[in-house]
Amino acid sequence: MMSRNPADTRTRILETAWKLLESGDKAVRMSDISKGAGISRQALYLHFPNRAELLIAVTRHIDSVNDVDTRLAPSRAATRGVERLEAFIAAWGGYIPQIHGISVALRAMQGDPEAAAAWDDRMQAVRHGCAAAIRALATDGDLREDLTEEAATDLLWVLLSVENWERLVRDCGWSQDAYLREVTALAHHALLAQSGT
Amino acid sequence: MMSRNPADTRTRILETAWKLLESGDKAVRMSDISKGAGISRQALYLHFPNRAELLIAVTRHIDSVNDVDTRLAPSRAATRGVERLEAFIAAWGGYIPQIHGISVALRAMQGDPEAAAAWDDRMQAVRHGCAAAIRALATDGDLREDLTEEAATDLLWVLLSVENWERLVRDCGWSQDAYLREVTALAHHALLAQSGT
DNA sequence: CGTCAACTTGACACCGTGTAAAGTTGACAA
DNA sequence: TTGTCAACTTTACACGGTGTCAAGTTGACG
Repeated sequence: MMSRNPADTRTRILETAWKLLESGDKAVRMSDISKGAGISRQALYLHFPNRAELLIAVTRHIDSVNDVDTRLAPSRAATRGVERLEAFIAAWGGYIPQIHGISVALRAMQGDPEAAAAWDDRMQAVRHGCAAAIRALATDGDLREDLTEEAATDLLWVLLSVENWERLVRDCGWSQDAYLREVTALAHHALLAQSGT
Repeated sequence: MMSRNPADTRTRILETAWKLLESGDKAVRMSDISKGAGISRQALYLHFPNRAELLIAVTRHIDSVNDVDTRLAPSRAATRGVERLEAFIAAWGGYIPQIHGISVALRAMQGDPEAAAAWDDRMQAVRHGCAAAIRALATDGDLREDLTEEAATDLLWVLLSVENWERLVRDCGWSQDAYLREVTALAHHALLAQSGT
């Protein structure tokens, strides 16, 4: 009745879905989202063809809200490789809490190839960030000699996975600060030729 | 007709379920397992109350087949902390491939509290192994000074997660050997006061 | 006034899990 | 030989969640 603007409704759906996913308590069915958005379940299908595409749209929406490029600017601007590494860890590690809910939901849909591909794309983007940081380290000569750039990229990528964040923050009870601190230190010790504090 | 022995059928179910899960291709429904075991879907429920308990029984079966205690003996026997760490990584890291299929299935059932608890128990057992290795390192004075035993245990535990193995071996295409080598090296650099080759 | 788009209600098909009930078959024992 | 019991079968169905279909309702705008 009030807001008959389709774009309005769409973003309302995305916001409520986001909120529900982030609250993380439960399974988040289509009916939960529709209820939260104040529309009928069927109306969801007027905006999104299926659950997978809705979830994917949520991730895109989250990205557009916390402008990702801005977050990554410090990393791209870094001159020394080590700075770049640290800035990248700070940027991505600080972004994880935002997308952790949707991450769980998307991974829980391994059944759906669309969802799998969407999440995969995302992770590949992170991998590119890792590769850039590692390459910067290597050109500075700061990369551990017994690591290929490829292997170092893989290790950093794995280290920075959402799953690891979940384990440390949720299961081990670490604060976000502790997570960033320790993961940065770990990356230093694991990847750099001689560690700096 | 042939084997009307209930214990027989039970292990046949567990073996086929294991095989199907390990082959990893698809979703592994109850009907898949029953088909594979050569019985009707309903007969499964004569042996296991539900899917969750069946999967849990599969993990127990896998454990009993590749005797876990034997695998861990070298770790427990180690005198120096570093040896213990390496032996533990080798033991658990070598065991992951066996349980990786069931791990995926069990984690995909976060809905079911039974399944969640079962997987959690398992992971806590691994954590205890990590804690023991870290404690041995600490008493040798080989643990990095800026790490509490708690934090070091958490880091090692996360490093050795099944998810990280999956990423490195499946997504990054590492061999099992490369995995063990690099993860061991990473643990050295990340946890030890001064790294040894 | 009429039309169009957003949305509603209600019904239904599909899938996978789990339950229920009645029938078959073979081993073993009195 | 007969009877019983346990393992297993077949058929059927309830439930929950997704997705589809069809027939309204309602409000904005020409």
